[in-house]
Amino acid sequence: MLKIGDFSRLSQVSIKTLRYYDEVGLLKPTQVNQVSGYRYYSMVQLRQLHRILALRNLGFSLDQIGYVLETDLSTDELRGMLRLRRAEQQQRLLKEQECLERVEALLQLIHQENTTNTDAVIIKKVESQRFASIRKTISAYNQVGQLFGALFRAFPGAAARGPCFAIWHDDEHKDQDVDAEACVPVDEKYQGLSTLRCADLPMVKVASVIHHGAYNTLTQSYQMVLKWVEANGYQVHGPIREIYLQCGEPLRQDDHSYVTEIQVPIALDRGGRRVGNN
Amino acid sequence: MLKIGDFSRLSQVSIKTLRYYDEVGLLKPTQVNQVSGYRYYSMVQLRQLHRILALRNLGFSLDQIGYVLETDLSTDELRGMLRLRRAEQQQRLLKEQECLERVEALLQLIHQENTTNTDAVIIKKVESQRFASIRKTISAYNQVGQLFGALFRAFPGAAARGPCFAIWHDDEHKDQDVDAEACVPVDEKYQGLSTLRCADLPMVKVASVIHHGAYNTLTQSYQMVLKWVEANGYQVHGPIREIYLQCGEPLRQDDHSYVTEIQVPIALDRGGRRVGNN
DNA sequence: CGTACGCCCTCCAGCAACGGGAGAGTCAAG
DNA sequence: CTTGACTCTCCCGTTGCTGGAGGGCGTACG
Repeated sequence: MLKIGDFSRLSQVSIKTLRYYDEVGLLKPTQVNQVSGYRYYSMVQLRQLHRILALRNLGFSLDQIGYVLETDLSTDELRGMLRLRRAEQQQRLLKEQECLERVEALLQLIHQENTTNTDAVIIKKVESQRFASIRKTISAYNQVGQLFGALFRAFPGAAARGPCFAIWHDDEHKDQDVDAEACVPVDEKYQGLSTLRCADLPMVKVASVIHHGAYNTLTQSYQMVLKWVEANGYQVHGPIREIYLQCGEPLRQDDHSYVTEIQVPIALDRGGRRVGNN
Repeated sequence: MLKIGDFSRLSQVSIKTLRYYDEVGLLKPTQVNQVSGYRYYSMVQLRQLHRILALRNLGFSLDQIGYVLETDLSTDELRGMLRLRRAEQQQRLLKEQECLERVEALLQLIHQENTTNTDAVIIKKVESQRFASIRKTISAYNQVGQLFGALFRAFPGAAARGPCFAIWHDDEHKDQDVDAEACVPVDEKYQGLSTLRCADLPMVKVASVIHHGAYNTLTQSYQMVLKWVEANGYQVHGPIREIYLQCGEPLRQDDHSYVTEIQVPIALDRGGRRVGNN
């Protein structure tokens, strides 16, 4: 019979952990002195503890280990649990890997650009959403205000379900003949008017960045998020959206209090990934 | 000004999380109604929240994020933190990867052997330890008892610092002319006698398994642990140790109450890894 | 004018797997 | 008998939240 300290040294498991395993019923000492409460372990328990440690090394939770130990399961059941465990572990591995890649991408970006403001880009899913819109080719990006004017004359702004936004349909940056769409989200039962387009935005994964400042500085945020997308191994995958979270009436190009979100739909780039050591 | 629910929908961050960030001081609402306690957020806070989420995606803890946000750090400092983060994340990735490999190795082992008892092997570090011993070539493994007889005649067993053990120096299994060493751990200040060898065990990483049962079934455990070592991509790296955690006097080959630990020193195999899908 | 409903609040408990420490009791040797 | 090493229980803390109880606030409806 071994006292807990000896058992701890022999198994290289801390006393705290042994007591915890006792408490949760994973490994009860063969003998407990009822007066003093002292725990006494036998050598046979060392083998049980070894099984516990082995299963822990495979990433099972203590609950699962308890189940495995008390249920004398067949080879097939064990195989099933292991397959499940493998799938789960593959998921976790993937997440950790993605996290590492994001860190490395940012390091490389800083290395290249020597800029600090690249850390506010996040990836998120945007739900599908019905919207009413007017689409037209305009002379420049900042002329989209007139499209919104037309939109709100046709559609009572009060019925909007959220902040209005623009969609840029061109694949590349253009200084003129911009294929623009001015949009306002509406109830999903709304069916549209003759003068208005009505459609559903598809659900997409986007890289999103919040621009706080005047519209005439928006290009900086655009460049930043596009570089981020590239550095993180994504490809632009659909028209970019520009959401006017906060703006004023009348619209001004140099109002510093405006808040705008840029959403760049993305998909994983199938090509090579980043290289380099920085 | 947005109520917490609106801010939550806009940012896709749960209300609970927003309140938590308020509590820990990461993101305080711009305005709080002192009477009702209602929190009111501005659009500008959406940008701050985005930064928080971006840093969280990089794997930083909320404490670290708080530090980054309130300390307006330079590009160099940021780069330093990111490098640190990268190193840490690489470590985590490695651990998850090893865990996955262990699971896959076990699956493959079960696939090949259709046996269930392969889950009690663990890897551990064994501390260096001074020991006294007698080394001799004997006719068979089970003759090591006579070596221990000689050892304890020369050395008072009471001074042992732990369970005695054997070292098998042969590289392969042998049915005769076994190069065996009977050992007993001693105090580290002990210097040895003329008839006894005295040396220090090196600190090594071992694959360890506890055998509970008679000595004449030990071979099964040996085969099991050796297969495990191979399946997990390790190589045997030094003489195998056999530790007699529980044995009796007189020694018997068929006593089922004996407990013995087998320790196989290992190193990573540089060659290819497992393949196959099971 | 009451009330029902949808928000919002604070406070507390819980997760997983222990680690740290207080305060008190136990064991074996000298 | 005393000393010192060992052990016990109990409680709190960790991380980043989630869930729920119990109650206040605001507005729309009958």
